[in-house]
Formats: sequence, C-alpha cells, structure tokens
Amino acid sequence: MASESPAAPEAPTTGGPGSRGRYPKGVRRRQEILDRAIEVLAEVGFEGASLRAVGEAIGVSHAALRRYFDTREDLFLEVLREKDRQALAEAHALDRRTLGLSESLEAFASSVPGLMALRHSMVARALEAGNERSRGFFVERYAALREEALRTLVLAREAGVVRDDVSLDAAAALVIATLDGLSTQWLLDPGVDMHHGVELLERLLAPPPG
Amino acid sequence: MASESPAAPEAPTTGGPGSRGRYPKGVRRRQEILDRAIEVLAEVGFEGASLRAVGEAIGVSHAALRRYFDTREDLFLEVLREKDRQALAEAHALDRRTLGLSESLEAFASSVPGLMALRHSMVARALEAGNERSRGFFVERYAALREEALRTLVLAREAGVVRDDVSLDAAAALVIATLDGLSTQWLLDPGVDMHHGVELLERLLAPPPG
DNA sequence: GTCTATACAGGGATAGAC
DNA sequence: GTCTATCCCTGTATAGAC
Repeated sequence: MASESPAAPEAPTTGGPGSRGRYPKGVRRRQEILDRAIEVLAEVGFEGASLRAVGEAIGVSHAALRRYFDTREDLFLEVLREKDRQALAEAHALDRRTLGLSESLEAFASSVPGLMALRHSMVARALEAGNERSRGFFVERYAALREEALRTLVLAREAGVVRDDVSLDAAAALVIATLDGLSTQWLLDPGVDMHHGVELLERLLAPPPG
Repeated sequence: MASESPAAPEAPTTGGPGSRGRYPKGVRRRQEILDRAIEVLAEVGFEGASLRAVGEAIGVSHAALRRYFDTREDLFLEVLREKDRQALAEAHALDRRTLGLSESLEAFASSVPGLMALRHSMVARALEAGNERSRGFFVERYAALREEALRTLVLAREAGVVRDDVSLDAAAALVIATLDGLSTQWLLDPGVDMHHGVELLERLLAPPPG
C-alpha cells in the first residue's frame, strides 16, 4: 500500500531527527536484532559478549550492531530495558493485596543467569566515573523499583499486613535492597536460601499479633 | 647478617614451591607494589585500571606486575583482600554489645568510591562463568560476613535488642544483604538515605516494647 | 538506508633479552 | 627481577559496496 520511500517516511517513533533506525523499517530491524541479542546475552553474559561475538551469533557484522546502537554499553542497556518491560508486563498480572515479596523474588531471580550477571556488570559500570548513560539508567531504575515497592507497601498496609510505625519510604528502599543483596548472595552460593531471608523481612514488617 | 642468596632462602611464607614472590625479598617487594596499587585503584576504579596504567602510576612496567600477580584479576582480588584485612582490624576495636548496624555501615561505606566500584565489578565478574578465582573469593567473603554478622546478632540477642522469634542465621544474611543493597542504591543516588533503611531494620529486629 | 570491510588505538597475556 | 617486543582480541570509527 503506502510507499515507504525515504521521501515520505512514516512518522518517526521519536521526535529526534537525524538519528538512525527511527523509521519503520529500521525500527523493525532494530527490534529483531534486540530480541536476538537478548537471547545471546542471556547465554554468554557480559564478558563473553563482545560486539563481534554477538554479531556473529546473530548473523551480522559487529559494525552493523553499531548502526542501531551507538555503543556497546547502549546495546546492553537496551537489552536490560526490554527485559524490564517484559518483567513489568508480567508483574501487572499479580495480586497486590498481599505484600507478595516472594512473588517479587521470583520475578527478580527469574532472569537467566547470564542476564543477572549482565545487570550486575552494568550496575558496576554505572558506579564508575564517566559512564553517564548507565548511571542514568540505573538511577531511574532503582527509583522506579522503590516507587513500585512503595505502592505495594501502601496496599499491604491497608490490608493490615504492615506495621503502622514504619516509614513506608524507608521500607521500600529496604525491600529493594534486600531482594538485591540476597540475590547476590544466592547467585554466589546457591546454598543461601533467599526465601528464608525474604520471609523474615516480611514477618518483621508485619504488625505484632497482639 | 644472614645471606639472602637464593641458595639459602629464608623459609617461604607458604608451602607452595615454585610460586613467585615467596621469598622475603620478593614478599617485601610484592607488598610494596600491593600498597601502591591500593592507592591507585582507589582513585581510578576498575575500568581505569589497566595493568599498564597501574604500572605506570607505580613506576613499573605492566609485565612486572604480573611477576607478583598471576593475572589482573588476581591483583585486584589481592587489593580487596588486603582492604578487608585492614577493615577487619579496625572493626575489632568496636563495641559488640549493641547491634551496631550503623557502625558496620560506616565500615562498609568507608571504602573510597573507587574501591567500592572495584568490589562491585569484581562481584559481577564472579557471577560470570569461568572466573573461579573471583567466585571463590566472594563465596568465602560473604560466608565470613554472615558469620561475623551472626556473632554480632548472638551478642545482641543476649543484650536483649533482638527479638526471640527470629532465626539469627536468616537475620545475618538479611543484614548483610541490606548493607549491600542499600549501599548500591546510595552510591547511585546520594539522595537515598542509607541510615534510614539501616535504622528501620535495626528497629524491626528489636523486640516489641510490650 | 543497510551493511561489509578495514583501520586504529588500547587491552591482557606471553617470550625472551639483559 | 625487570624490561621490551610481540600476539591476538577488543571497542570505536570511517569508507564505500549495494
């Protein structure tokens, strides 16, 4: 039907002109590559994922990757962003009237090992000076996680499963930190039982039976 | 006095023969290099610390570094190990009859930003396949941290500041996870108040006033 | 517009000179 | 014990094929 000639491109998905991969065809291709990259990254993790290795696994040259992603870091961030989108979509189906930390735990740990290692590596990069993209991404991400946790905690308090004398803001940061920290320990040593820790926190947050 | 000729070396510090840097002279030199490396790493972090960059800052070639440390990863692990030793020595002076999470927090965050980023990067590496040295180091490290936390919790319970109905083992993992996770959030966004989170956990662990 | 081919600077690891 | 020279791999950049 409609011609896709460059003279009359369908509207770019974002306002920024001059960028690459903004027009429908390129957008589709970019998404294809991103999807494949997610699979590859899940397998090989951060270190094994040189642009050349990823490109070869996908069937393109490493230079082609950089047509769609400005930099290696960018590609990885997009992978994590996409994974977050998927996880969020799944989470939306969950019941929110209990604290549901254990469920959050599932979502947290559900990521394939490779992607968990990737995320950890990217957080580490974000902490180094001079990686502003990564830093911005994770600052926003953790802020969003805390907000999400806060919403859950508000509902949980209304349901009567959270003590009245705790700051929900502080509790939100604590919950995220717990999931984060316990998953690190568990990834290092599967003998560490994450559920014990999570259940403990859930119980500590609950109001005393009296 | 005593000759230091290779024919009659003073006893190696460890039993492993054939290793490098085992004899007094080499041990001293190795410690010198390690001390300097700690300073450099604290400044430049993980990414900025190529062997060539570290070597240049110290005044040796990158090849010389590898006389004392098998690999770059090895050098970094030794830096972290040495830092842990120092931190442990300082911690021994602390009062153990309160939970003292805030104090632990200080010790935790006291590391220079560069070293915190370094530690994070090395943990990330430990999670990837094929980095057995790093993995082993951090598996042991977290186990030691949990043990230390457990000892503190036992004393704290005797002092009456920890609820009777919580598993101290689970609490130990939880405490470490909290310090770990909160410090990540704080490093990313200094607007996050770690003390709030830590105090909350301390209060949640405390027995109800009734 | 999309991709390949190629060049470059810098990395860790290694061998051999002194 | 330390250095220089070298190897192969990396991310990044650019030129030009189609």
